[in-house]
Amino acid sequence: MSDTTSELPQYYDPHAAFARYAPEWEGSGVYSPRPDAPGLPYSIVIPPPNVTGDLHMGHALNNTLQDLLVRYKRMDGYNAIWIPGTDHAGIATQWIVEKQLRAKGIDRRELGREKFLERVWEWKAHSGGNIVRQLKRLGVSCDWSRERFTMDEGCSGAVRESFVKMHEEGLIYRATRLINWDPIGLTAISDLEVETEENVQGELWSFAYPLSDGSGEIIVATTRPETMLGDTAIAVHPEDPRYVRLIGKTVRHPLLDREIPIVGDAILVDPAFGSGAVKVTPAHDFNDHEVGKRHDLPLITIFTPDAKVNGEGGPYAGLDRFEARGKIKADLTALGLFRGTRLNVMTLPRSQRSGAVVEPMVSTQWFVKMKPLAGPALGAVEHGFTTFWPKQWENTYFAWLRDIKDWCISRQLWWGHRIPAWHCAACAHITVSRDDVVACGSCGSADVKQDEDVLDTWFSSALWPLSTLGWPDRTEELATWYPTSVLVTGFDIIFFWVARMMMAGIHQVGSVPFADVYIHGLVRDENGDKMSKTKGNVVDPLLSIEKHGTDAFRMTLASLAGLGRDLTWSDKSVEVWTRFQNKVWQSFRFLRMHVHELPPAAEPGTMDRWILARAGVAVANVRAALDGYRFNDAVTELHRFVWYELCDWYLEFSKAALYGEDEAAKSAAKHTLWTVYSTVARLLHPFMPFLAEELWQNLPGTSGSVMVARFPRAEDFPAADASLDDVALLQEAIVAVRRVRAEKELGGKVALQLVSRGLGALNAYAAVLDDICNASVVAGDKPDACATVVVNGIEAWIPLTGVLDLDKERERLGGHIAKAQKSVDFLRGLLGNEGFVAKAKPELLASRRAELDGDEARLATLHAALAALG
RNA sequence: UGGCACGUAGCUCAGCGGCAGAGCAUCGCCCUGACACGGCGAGGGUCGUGGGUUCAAAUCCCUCCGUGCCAACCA
Repeated sequence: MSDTTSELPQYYDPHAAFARYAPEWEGSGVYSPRPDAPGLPYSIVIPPPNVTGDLHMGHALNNTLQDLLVRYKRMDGYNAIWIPGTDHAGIATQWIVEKQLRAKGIDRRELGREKFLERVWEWKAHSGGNIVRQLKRLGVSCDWSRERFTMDEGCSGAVRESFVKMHEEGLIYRATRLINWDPIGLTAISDLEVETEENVQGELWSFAYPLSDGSGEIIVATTRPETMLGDTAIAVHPEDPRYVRLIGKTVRHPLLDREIPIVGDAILVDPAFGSGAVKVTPAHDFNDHEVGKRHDLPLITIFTPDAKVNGEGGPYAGLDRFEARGKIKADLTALGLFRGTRLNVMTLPRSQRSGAVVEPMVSTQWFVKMKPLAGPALGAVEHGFTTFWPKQWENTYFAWLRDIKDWCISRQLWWGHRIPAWHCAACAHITVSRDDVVACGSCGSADVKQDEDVLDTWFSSALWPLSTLGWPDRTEELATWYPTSVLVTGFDIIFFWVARMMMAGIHQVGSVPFADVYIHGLVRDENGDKMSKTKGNVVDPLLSIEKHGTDAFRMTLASLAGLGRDLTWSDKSVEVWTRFQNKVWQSFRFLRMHVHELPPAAEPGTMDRWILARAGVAVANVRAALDGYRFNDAVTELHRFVWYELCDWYLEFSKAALYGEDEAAKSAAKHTLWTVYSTVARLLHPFMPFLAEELWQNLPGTSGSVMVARFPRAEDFPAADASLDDVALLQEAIVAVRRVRAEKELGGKVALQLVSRGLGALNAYAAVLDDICNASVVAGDKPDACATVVVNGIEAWIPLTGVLDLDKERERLGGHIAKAQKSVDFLRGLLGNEGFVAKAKPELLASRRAELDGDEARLATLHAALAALG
């Protein structure tokens, strides 16, 4: 009674807690376990953010969830590690530095490769740590001592090993093929880096090719008239009666004075579409390229790397492809060959990075043969070695792997892993080697030069789970933590990254890189729109953390992260968790008012056993949710337990003991409070680590950090037994009294009585009942003017002499009667249904019968109550 | 064109075979000694449409409508 203050600040300050604990934790070494540390291994490797990047909501979500899992498993006794790192992001980074130089009037080519790369490294050193600093504001528990970069020595070694090995195996080869070319970035790109712009308003432009023998013409249509400079055939359907007799003849190219054969091709040509004749440009169109191969047509490349017409274009040479289009249309029209035009909605392939309209070009590049790699990667998921959460993403994964095409991995860039191949000037032999080559592997000439190209960024990303753990060396880390436990990532890089890691892992070391793949959704704005800089609806996670603190911010993300759905972010949703944070804090202050030292164990009372049993259920539910990656369910469970069971009920129950005279009850309540808050702090730690630590540090008798305390287990708590039914009875009685109080608009000051013959069990809790709702239990018969309540099926009355409003009371009872009648009707119908009675499970049938009995009794009681009002 | 999701209270979502749930918002009453960042109580939905299976459907199957994503694409 003497202590009414708690010495704790009135409000929790998340920023102060962060400032205090984050550096302490990082310096503790807990994040950097040794491979031989005790516990089953648990490992996550971070999806490495680009060095060019700023932390956005996607990163915040992604890393919060990883941290949550690692903190949970670490507390749960696993040898848990989370390896961080960043990605060099080839094209993206080169692009940024080039732009910076251009702003200063410098072209990278003037600078030369060496000097340019120095600039990129400088830039990386200067701003590359930015993302890491930002990540730390999330409170992440990464092992920074093992931080990696995709172009560090280890990763570079892994890349070289992998490339050379796969080349030796014939899985990497060099070939001249039609590839996607980015005319602004001036590099080849992979199929995946081509994005299609939808619903572009285009024009389908028709013109005529005159037959060489002067006997007529063939009309073709195109959305790209300029490509006719590279036409080497006209294709028609071999069974099209209009054209059959023309197959084998030629047409005359009207602008370049060249004869072009007419071929029959059933695959390309749909006779029902347009004129039924198609111009064929094998060097600049993927479908046409296949036709070219089938009919052995020449390939005429008509563009320079920056997509201007080259020497093959005769008078059009030097024109940009779009300028050439206009001029060619004009010239064909002047020649009288124009045959009409119509609007055409189409899609336009664009380079993911530069936005340039992609130009298919014939080019010599390096490729990975994918079919042999895809099969095992497919099988691994089919057989459950790796599981996707949610499972439906496996379909996406399967579909892509089943229809996979070879991967063009060479890029005409400077920033990236240089291809380990040396070209001999003397004999043209290409030597691929793990070590730098000084003499040609074929003729021995010293006149060798390393391939100018670098590898696609994703080539090194594919090796990330291996390289971060030390591969190709056989490290202890690799032995302990590979395969990793889970990959947490977004659906947008299932092809780019997840599938390729699967293939690389299986191929290089014979096992999958992760047991689980958790795919989270996209963080959208409060209207459900995608966040984008151009739309200006981007929420800056750092600002949000500044405003609400790390704990509430993380809790919000977790609360939104379920299985298989995008997340709708709003500031309102953060407020729920700042309020929750406050609730936890205020209730903890209550504990501190009463608990000043570690309370000795004491025989728990009914209320104590009740909350301990409820805590056990909460622990089980939180664990089950986390184990199934249902972060939202875990959060809901914590909220439900802490707010509704602990604060709303137990804390109120405990007051009777804490403020009462019974010393045994008092110490039992103190011990229970201590136990429950010790549990809450530990349950909360993965979600709200700083708040949890603040609780832990201020909980008497604890030592060390909560992050290495044992995660609670359901077995730590007593199971509920029949004696706890009293608590439900008491709760029902309290709610009944409160309802009457609210409905009758009686203030809290008026003491009420609960009169009945059957609620004697409540006498044991008279103090609590009095404390919580200013009511007492009296054995007796129905008074004259009263409200009738039903507690646990037992009729009781609350005398209302002097305050009863008869009309209001009749109305209220009428409502309840209608509801009860509906329920009774339903159950009677159900139980009168022979099919149900015959086929329903016996337990269900019994419980339904019991329900009907209860409801019928309740209905009768209500009718009686109504009658009692006169 | 194909594939995959999704459509449940005003809003955001959970439930996925046994009388519709949560948070926020709304409406009352309360500054009661942890908390007004609070307490107590209440109202609110024929679960997108139409059919089918079942004793029983928000839940399983089919149709359609709407929304979103992914993949392919007719010159």
